[in-house]
Parts: sequence; C-alpha cells; structure tokens
Amino acid sequence: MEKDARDIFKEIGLRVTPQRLEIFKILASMHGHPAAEDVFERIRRRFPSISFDTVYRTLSLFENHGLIKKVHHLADKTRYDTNLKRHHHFVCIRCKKIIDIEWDEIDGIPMPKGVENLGRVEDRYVELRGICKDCLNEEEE
Amino acid sequence: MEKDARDIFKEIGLRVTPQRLEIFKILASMHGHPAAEDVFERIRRRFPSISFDTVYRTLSLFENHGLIKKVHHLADKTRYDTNLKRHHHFVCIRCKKIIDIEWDEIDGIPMPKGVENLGRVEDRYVELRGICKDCLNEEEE
DNA sequence: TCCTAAATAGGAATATATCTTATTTAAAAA
DNA sequence: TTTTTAAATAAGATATATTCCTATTTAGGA
Repeated sequence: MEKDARDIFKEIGLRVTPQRLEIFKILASMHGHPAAEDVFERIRRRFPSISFDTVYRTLSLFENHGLIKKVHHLADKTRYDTNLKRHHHFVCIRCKKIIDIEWDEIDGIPMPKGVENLGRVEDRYVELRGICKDCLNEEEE
Repeated sequence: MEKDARDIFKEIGLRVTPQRLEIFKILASMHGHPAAEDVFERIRRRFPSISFDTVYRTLSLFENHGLIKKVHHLADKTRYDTNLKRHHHFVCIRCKKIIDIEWDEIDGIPMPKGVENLGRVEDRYVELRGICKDCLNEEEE
C-alpha cells in the first residue's frame, strides 16, 4: 500500500470518501491482524458517528479489490475435524468445502529462520486454497 | 475413534450420558467437517429436545480431551491481513496472536499426489501453531 | 436405594455480521 | 459554478453463531 490512497481508489473506480481514506490509512498503519471491531474503534476517534456497517462494507470492498485479505476463508462458523490422523486441508474458497489431504513432506522442511524467537511451534498446518472440482464444473455451465 | 465410546469416556473421567454417546457416534459417522449446527440437526432426530447448549458444551469437552479438533484457531471473528507480500503465519493457540512469517521453501515442495483431482489450487498457506513467547513467559510465573 | 455433584433443557443474553431505509455526498454533466 | 443522480453513509433493525443462566434431571458413588 505505497501509493496515495486517493489514486488507488480512482484507479479501481471507487469513490473517494473521507471514511474510506481514513480506514485505508488505519489499515496501513495498523500492524497485526485487525478485526472489524479494531478498525471501528480506531476510526471512531475521527468519525464519532461512523457506523459498524460502513466499516464492514469498506473492508469487504477493499477485500474484493485485493487491497486486504481475510486471514481465513472459513471464519463464519466453527468447523470440527474428526479425523485425528495427521493431515492438512484443501479448502474451496468459493463453496467453503474442506477436503483432507495427507502431505508428510511438509514435516521435512526446516523451519524458517527466526521462528524460534516467536515461540514454541507445536504443529504445522497447511491449507491448499483454490476452487474445487464441483465449483469448476458449475463455472463451465 | 475405534474403541467403544463408553470406555473412552470412562478413561478420561467423563460421565457417560446418552447425549454424549450419541454425539460421539454422530461425529464418528459424519465425514466432512461438521459445524455445531450440523451435529445439532442430526442428534435432534433421536433427542428432539436436546439443546444447542448441550451440543456446544459437548463439542468443547471433546475438543479439550483431544477427541476432535477445531479446523481453525481463529474462528471467533474475521481477521484481516494488510500485508500483501506473500507470507504465512505463526498463530498462538492460547492468545490467538498472529505473526507474519516468510517461508519461500514451501513453494518448492511438489503437491501431494491426487490433489489435481480435488480442484484447482491457487495458493498454499502455512500456519505454524504453538505458544508464543509472551504466553510462554506468563506460564513460567 | 439414597445422595450429590455434574449434566441437561430451555430460554435469555451476547457477539459478530448483514440488511433496510432515509439522508447525505462524490463526482459527472450541464 | 451549479445541478443532477447514483453511490455511500448513519442508524437501527435483523440474522446468525455462540455462550450464559437457572431450574430440573441424572450418573454414578456411597
């Protein structure tokens, strides 16, 4: 997010509103991985009457234009895993289907440098994200 | 989940209730990655008066004893990522902190066999799960 | 069989996210 | 610059997921 927010919005055909500019600025300045609520708390300082809806709408908008990303594609409801065998997942970003995959080679790769300073790693989890067969077929029609 | 549910419960010191036995059975029979609601719909056939609370409580209980796992550790609220550079995450399973990590070696590993039948993979995402430095320090005290 | 702590049902409460509608505003057109 | 209009916003209602509260029931030990 280097360029001026105003230019970025114009490039992708978005109206330039003060709320959007401010949310953009907040996101750029906020390290960590904010939730909508965090953004809301911050922007309220400048726009005390801003609504939650505007924040959510703007975050969606930014996401749809690739300016930000959701950390997970399955944040709507908690899903449980009954397969206790070590495995990873293929997740369809369209229909949210989850398919188990085995991928032992993952465990062989050395940790990236510096991770030991972050904490104690207890597990490695890999998610292959894409479009599942069913959704690809529907697309064709 | 091979053993008799009754024995498993006793081993880990849980009371054996009809609701728990049934939920356990449902989980074992249900492939896919059910949400609490899915389990609720199924168990209602046999226990029409069961409450949502019992389902949630039982799922938590099973999770705490390692009988099932949540697919994600961050399912409570949507978190956004403002770092558009390709990266992965270290996630603290205790405080839910997310820390960006770079790990290019991941891209070099060949896909596991059979993935091409599942759909089109568009991205690989890795999550290192563990306990962060802050939580480890608190633990010591 | 009795007793007690634990589990449950039912509904209330909370949290997150989206929708509805009247009002305001950005920005294109005049 | 002024006018026009579709898009954006605020406010609150609504939807959905999850947890909490409390009276009642029950598992399992005494």
